[in-house]
Amino acid sequence: MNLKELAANLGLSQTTVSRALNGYPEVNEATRTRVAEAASRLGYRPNASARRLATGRVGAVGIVYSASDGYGPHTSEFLGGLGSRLGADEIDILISTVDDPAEELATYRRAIVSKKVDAIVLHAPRPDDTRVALLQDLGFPFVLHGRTNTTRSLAWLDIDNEAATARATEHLIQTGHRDIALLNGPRGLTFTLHREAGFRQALGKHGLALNPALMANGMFSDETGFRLAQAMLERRPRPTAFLAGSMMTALGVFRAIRSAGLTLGKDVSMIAHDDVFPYLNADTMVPSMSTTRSSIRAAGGRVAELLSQVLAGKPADDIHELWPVEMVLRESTGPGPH
Amino acid sequence: MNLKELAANLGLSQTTVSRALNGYPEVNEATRTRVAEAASRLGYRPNASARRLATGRVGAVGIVYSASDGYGPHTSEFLGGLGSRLGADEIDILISTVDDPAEELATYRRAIVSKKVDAIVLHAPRPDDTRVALLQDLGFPFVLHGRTNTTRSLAWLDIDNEAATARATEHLIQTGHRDIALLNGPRGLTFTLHREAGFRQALGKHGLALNPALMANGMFSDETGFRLAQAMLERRPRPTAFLAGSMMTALGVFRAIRSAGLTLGKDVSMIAHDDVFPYLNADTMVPSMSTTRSSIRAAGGRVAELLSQVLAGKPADDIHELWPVEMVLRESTGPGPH
DNA sequence: CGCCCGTATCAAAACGTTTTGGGAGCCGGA
DNA sequence: TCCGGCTCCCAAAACGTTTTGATACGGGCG
Repeated sequence: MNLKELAANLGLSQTTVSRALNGYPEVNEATRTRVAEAASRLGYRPNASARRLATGRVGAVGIVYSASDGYGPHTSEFLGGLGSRLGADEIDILISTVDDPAEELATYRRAIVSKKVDAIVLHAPRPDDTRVALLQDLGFPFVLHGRTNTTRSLAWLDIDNEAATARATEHLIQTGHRDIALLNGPRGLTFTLHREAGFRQALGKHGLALNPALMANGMFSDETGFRLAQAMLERRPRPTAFLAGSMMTALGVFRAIRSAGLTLGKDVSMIAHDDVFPYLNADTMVPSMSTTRSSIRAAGGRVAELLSQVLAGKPADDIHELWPVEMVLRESTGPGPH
Repeated sequence: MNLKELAANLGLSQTTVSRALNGYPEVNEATRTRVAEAASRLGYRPNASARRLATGRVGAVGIVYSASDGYGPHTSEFLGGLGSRLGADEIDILISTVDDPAEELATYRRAIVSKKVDAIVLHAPRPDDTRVALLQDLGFPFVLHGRTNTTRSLAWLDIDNEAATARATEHLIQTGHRDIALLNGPRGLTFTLHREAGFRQALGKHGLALNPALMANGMFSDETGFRLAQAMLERRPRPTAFLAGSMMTALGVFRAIRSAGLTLGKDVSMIAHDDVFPYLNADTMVPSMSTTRSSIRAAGGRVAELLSQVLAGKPADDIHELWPVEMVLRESTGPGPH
């Protein structure tokens, strides 16, 4: 059932039928209802490809993941927030997966120049991100989840990793901790650097030296958390507090603490960053976990709204959102030795 | 840069250029390389919408998630496997999110009749799934991840939940456990029923009665696992072994066991189902976790291949894959009291 | 009565591909 | 010489929309 058939069926022209369905004013209200009725009765739905070809708009946003390290537990949460918000406007998400990192830029370029999407969501940026540069060069609309170091105009949403980490670190210092370990994310990513900066800042503010042995990088998994924390706990003096980069990391750290015969919240404290996974609740853990918390699902939803703004022509310079991160103190943090 | 411009630039017709680029035989090899060179030099890429309109093929598969309960930790893993395999053939994944469950069928119908995708991936089915019925009625190609009770032909891939659960249960029985608890998935889903069937089967085989108080349903989260296990551990006689539906559930059960002053692997045993998350490793836990294991990422990859087969016209009746599930015994299982 | 204007409709162009149906030009065989 | 077949290329149709430019029809107004 296509437009021509539907029009013939109604004894109207394609033009009129198309306008009636798309809410143009210059069509008689009686005709409009008659068309609408026939369309739903005959199950007519415009062919998406034809409409896209004619309008130039696609009704989809793109997001690229790398097969190796792209997909994680936060992925589904972010997509859930993004998709839920976009779905309300009948906009789809187009996911491309790239195996070879060298193919990444080409994948973006392809999606753009073959007009598969109206806009792109960029994530996990580096300070000097080549993807950002590419999209800016092409003048293609996009929203960045995270930040770069660029001064050129771009739309972004990020959480304040630096302040969050600084605040958590400072809390630990103020409650008597001196040997604080930071289990950070993968090296080179902006948010990793921001967290390190916040860590340094808080230490510096209180005149504490940074111990490089107590700073480590890795992906956010329980195993990494376990391995890194275990190694650190074997050092003397051993760390009395951990900042865990994610809840997964925190699980591993917790295990390492127990394995060392120590008690979390008493011998050793921990503050973890919590992306608010529905299946892993910091509040109901035993002991309950102190966290810096920011819902990544909410971020996804908001990014969807920012995409709409970008597509509506709002200048990218006006679209900067830095979300504060709340700190929730629970049982995993206790006084330190000082 | 479109085809017409490119053709004009080369002094050739659109036909020839199109054929040259798409590898048709009736074009001179010299011409073909000349065209290819010009195309890449000028950065020509065919407009996806136009090509789709002309060919009727889209180059994308669809998958629908419900905003409320659709996205979980397994989602990203499955998408990773699916996308990685599809990406190799330059096929994209189109994700739609539906907020209102009543809108779900309409969303599928819309994606199909407006020709947004070539095929669909269906997941988390119920025995009598209305989505399956819809797709079969419409004659639309799809692959089901999971199973229904239907005898009509459809392509599916599933893991053998029944056998896996039966085997795990039986192992526990054989090692002296009698009061075994099953923490199952959400009520009504096929895999939940399969696991329950496997559980019943193993108990029956050994002449054990099923204790309804030791069977519970819920989503796979640590909190659910904790809550359910805690309640069960307060009963007398208390369960001496748990079958946890997922690694998240297992984390909660583990916590409940510790909270009750008991030791996992000694006082209480546990076998968890492991979807093989890269960020949560059963082998490196303390104690290491006995599991029934099946990579959901691998399943995603295989589903992609099955989609290709369906689209290539292979009869759905020939596309049934039931994956065996391996059981890996580790430290979380020990002898029971009998 | 003639003119203009708003309403409601239409035929045809445009979007950028692929595919259909030919059609030159050339070579070899009859 | 003629013809069939092969190689290489082309003009135009087709895909199903939206959008452009026009047009018929009344009615109000001078």
